[in-house]
Formats: sequence, C-alpha cells, structure tokens
Amino acid sequence: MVVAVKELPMIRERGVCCELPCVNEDWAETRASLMKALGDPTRLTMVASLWRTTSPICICDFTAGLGLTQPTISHHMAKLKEAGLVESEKRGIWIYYRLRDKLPTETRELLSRLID
Amino acid sequence: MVVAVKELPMIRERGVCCELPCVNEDWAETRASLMKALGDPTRLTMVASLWRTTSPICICDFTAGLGLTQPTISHHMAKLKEAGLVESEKRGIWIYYRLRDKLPTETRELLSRLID
DNA sequence: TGAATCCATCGATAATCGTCGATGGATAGT
DNA sequence: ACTATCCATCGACGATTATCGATGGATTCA
Repeated sequence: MVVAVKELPMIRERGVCCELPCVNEDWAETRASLMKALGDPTRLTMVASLWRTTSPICICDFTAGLGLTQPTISHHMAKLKEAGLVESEKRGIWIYYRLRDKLPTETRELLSRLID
Repeated sequence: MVVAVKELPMIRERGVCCELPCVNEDWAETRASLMKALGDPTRLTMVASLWRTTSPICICDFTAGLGLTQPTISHHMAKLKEAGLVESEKRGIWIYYRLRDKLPTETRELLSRLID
C-alpha cells in the first residue's frame, strides 16, 4: 500500500501558495508554552522526579542532586509552577513540591508518554 | 482513599537533603531538546499542520499562512528537521515537507497526545 | 536571643533565540 | 538569455533565558 502523502507531485501554480490545515492560534500558544516549560533538561529532570516519587521533594533536594545553585533551582521551579505543572506546600522550614493534583488529563497523559 | 504523597510531614533533619528518583541525564537532554523544538507557537503550528494534512506543504505555504517572512519559516523548519521531526523532498521549484516517515513510536504517540 | 537552615527574589552577565533584510543558488517558463 | 519563483543561508538586532552571587524573610533549635 502506498501512502497518499508520498504521491507527489501535485499540480502547483507558481506564485500561488496552498492552504494550511487550520490550527488554532490560542491552542498553539498555550501548548507551546507547556512544551517550553518542559524544554530544559533541568526542568524535565525535576518533573520526571516528581512524576516518579511517592514522597514530596524540596528545593534543597534538587539543589543537592542536580549540581546547580539554589537560586537556579528555585527559578526553574517557579517556571514549572507558572506552567501549572507543580504545586507546593510549606511545612516548617521546608517547602514541599509535587506535581499538581488537578493536572488536566491531557497533560497527565502527555507526561506519561513523555516520561514512562 | 488518601494518596500517599499527601501525607506530609516527613521526618526531616535540617541540613540533610533527600534523594531524588534516578533520572538519566542523557534521556533528559534528548527529551528536553525534543520539547524545546515543540516549544514555540510557530513551530508547533507547523508540526500540527503537517500532522493533520494529507498533502505535503511547502515553505511558501507556511509563509503565506503564518504571517512571517520566508527566512523565519525556513529557520523554524530547519530546527524541526534537526530535531528529527520533519523530512523534505525537492520537486522542481518547491520543497515539500512532511512529518518524518520513520518517526519513533514514542514520539508519534506523544504528538498524538499533544495535537489530537 | 542568637545561630542555622530553607527559600524567594533581585541584579548582573553571558548565551541562546526569534525575527528580519539581503544575498545567491536552483529551477522553470517565456 | 532573461525573468520570476522558491528556498537556504548569512549577518544583525533586540528579547528572552540560564546561571550565579548577594540579600533578606521565615522558621526552628539551642
């Protein structure tokens, strides 16, 4: 079976461009910003850690484990939080981080495909 | 049922950090670079278009459809190609782009979750 | 009260990125 | 041969980003 896409050529007229499948602009913006949040090795590692762990994790744990300074880890965590991926809870000296409880199903499935 | 993660607090000792779940460094690097490729609205729109279309698409189509200049579109497309998401075929004046034929299954499933 | 720990935030710096105009090679139509 | 079209690449520019050191608030322990 030959796939349709492979069947070039089309009849094309010079100077006339073809239409694109419609892609919603807001969708692209929203989804891209999620991808961007995951598009850094440090942040992706943090998300994967939170994805896998059963116990909550603090900034100092990441700092110790990832070889980066505390402000840098804090900065990355803030981005994950801003992206809606992460939530936190303060207990005494520590702030425990975990994946957001009410993560949208699509996002959760996406993370599953990405990490598992 | 109470989720285990919710059961803060743990016994923590000041100055002692906890271990992280092991996350492979190369994995993080590789996956993050894929996420980064998808982490721009223009590129994500291009990928979604290629994902949905049955017919191949040229640079000029994207240029016309996305309101950006031809060098910019070319630049984004080069990044998608470098990320292994896209392949191209030249026919006469045009270069037809499509999603890579031999896209890894994980990547294909990830795109499915992301776009569909 | 004083010292130690955890962490967010600020300011700075170098690197990366998105975008554009200009250029030139390739191909096709006249 | 000349012109028009498609496209990759280059160089430049401003914006964003990743990283760090310094600082200060909050909390706990002695």
